[in-house]
Amino acid sequence: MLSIYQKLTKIFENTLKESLEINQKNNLYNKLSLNLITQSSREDLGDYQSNICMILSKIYEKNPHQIAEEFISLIEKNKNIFKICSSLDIAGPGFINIKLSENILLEELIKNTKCPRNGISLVDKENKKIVIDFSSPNIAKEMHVGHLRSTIIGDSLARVFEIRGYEVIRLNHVGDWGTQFGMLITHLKDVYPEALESRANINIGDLVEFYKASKKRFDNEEEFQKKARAEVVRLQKGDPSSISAWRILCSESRKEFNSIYSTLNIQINERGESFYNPYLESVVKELELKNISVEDQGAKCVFLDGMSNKEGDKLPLIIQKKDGGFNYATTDLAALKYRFSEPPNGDGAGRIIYVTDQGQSNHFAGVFQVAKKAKWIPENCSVEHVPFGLVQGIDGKKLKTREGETIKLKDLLKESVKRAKKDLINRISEEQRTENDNFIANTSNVIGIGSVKYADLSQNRITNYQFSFDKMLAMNGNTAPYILYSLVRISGIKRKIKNARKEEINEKIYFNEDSEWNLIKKLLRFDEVIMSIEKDLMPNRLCNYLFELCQIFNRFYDQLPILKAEPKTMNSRMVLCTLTEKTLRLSLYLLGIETLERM
RNA sequence: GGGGCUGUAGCUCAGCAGGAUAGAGCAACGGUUUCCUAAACCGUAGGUCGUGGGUUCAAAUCCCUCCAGUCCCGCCA
Repeated sequence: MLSIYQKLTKIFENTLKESLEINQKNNLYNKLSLNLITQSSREDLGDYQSNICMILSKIYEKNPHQIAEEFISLIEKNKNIFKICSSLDIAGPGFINIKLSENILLEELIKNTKCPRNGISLVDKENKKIVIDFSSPNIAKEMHVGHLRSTIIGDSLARVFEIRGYEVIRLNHVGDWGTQFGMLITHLKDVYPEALESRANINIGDLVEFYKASKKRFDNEEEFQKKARAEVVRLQKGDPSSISAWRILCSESRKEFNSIYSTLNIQINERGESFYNPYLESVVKELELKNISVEDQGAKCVFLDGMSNKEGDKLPLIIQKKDGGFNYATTDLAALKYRFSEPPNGDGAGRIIYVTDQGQSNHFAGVFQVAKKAKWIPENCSVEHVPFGLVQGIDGKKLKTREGETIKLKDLLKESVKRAKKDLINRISEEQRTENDNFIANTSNVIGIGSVKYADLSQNRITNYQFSFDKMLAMNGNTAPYILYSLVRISGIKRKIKNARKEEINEKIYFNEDSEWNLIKKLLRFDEVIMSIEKDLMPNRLCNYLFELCQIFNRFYDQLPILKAEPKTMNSRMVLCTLTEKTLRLSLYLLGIETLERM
């Protein structure tokens, strides 16, 4: 419905211009023309509204109600308005309530049923490349709920951009480089010396245990620590045996990650920190040459504006440690520069998005500030940090197992599917249905995984959120099962209609009932929601929309017969079912959630 | 000490490019099934939007004060 909104806005803009001219206040146009029309806050009164007359009241020194009357008569000089609106009413102190005409709503409805993107317009920009940096687990460490949030939010944002026609580069900025590899490689060489020569596919088992073991040695054995430090240097110099050990560790981890990505149905390209290694030195050099960095206590730092430490001194961003090593700030700067640079030595991105937890806000603010100083962010390009809050247990504390250990993502997903399966089996026996194993496995998998994703995405990402299987798997409320169930209801109707009368679904549709019109209007809001996500990067708005759409659909379903309605009415209602189905499917696709025919 | 984020119904949260009566879900209470999956729908009850100020015709929303919680602040990421 954005196209209608734009037409409407145009008409109001012209009218405003005219009104300002009459009152000799032309100079205020730019300021006043922002947000001329908004969604109605009272849907019973109109579809859109304009509050401009209350603002003009002060300027014209006139009663807003009177201004509204004059404003409307100016609008009505443009006969196009009658094609769009059925009424323009003045209410309250001076609101203009805009009701759209049924014809234009029906036109839009038919347009959307034919549009594969459901009315979402394609982006019209020169640089369509967007880098999304998300997921980013660490080698030899287990993925946990923190990675889950990044992975799910990043994937959903990527899907939204893709459907808009952007070229999305999904980057997995894996922690595959750095000091921790010293101890890991040293430990590997000690425990599995044969791995390096035979190149046999060594199974080093639980990588987390492996990590813990090497960390323990690093903390306790002096000799080991020395060897580990030397190993880091060897690795960074490209020593073949170190590199080969490093490759083994990475590929073991990769197996783990990929199995989770496959469970979650996530597409992502691995481009770890190591990728930027060749660029680190030049980044540091350039910052030195541009006099942006200085040496302090042996380390090369950039002192940041607007941030200070406990002593009140400016906070540094360290780009080279006193031992000559580089750290994550250096890597992030190199990555940022590379991503904005033109190919072949860069991605040529127009927008870079980092999906990481809120704890890194300061770090990114620092990195962005330095990049700006170094002029690495080209004109008309933008870089954003998309932070998210912690995942907490029901007790409000960081999610942990009973033993106080971090919960493995793998286990968490398994648990969700297991619970979904238990619920399903209960229901099947209660309803005295018979279903085969295949159905049970697939259904519980879609519900289990979908519920975890939906619970996460439906939350405003900024806030911490309480992880609860009971809530996310509930049939009621803003949950995946509720949404999936609405879709199942439509599938049920479609199955029945095949067996029932075969009516032509033509375009001669008509609607008389409120619950039909409410559904139509909600359906047509879809593109507005998508555009708002593109701008503000808040996938929870799509969930919110989905939930409201399902509520409105379920009311419609409850109140009006479809299959038992007379043929013409049935056809019209089926059009609504079909578009609802399409909207639900597309929305769930954009959230990365699979759908079901029955459940 | 500096900075980020959060504080809305008993609980979990929406709403925060200012707008008309602050919304859901859960929990509580009451109702609806000859009908397309009742995993639904309808209704009742529940709120000085942390505090105090300011801007405005209009503030949960913007600005400032304070209070509470949480995260980050030199060579980990």
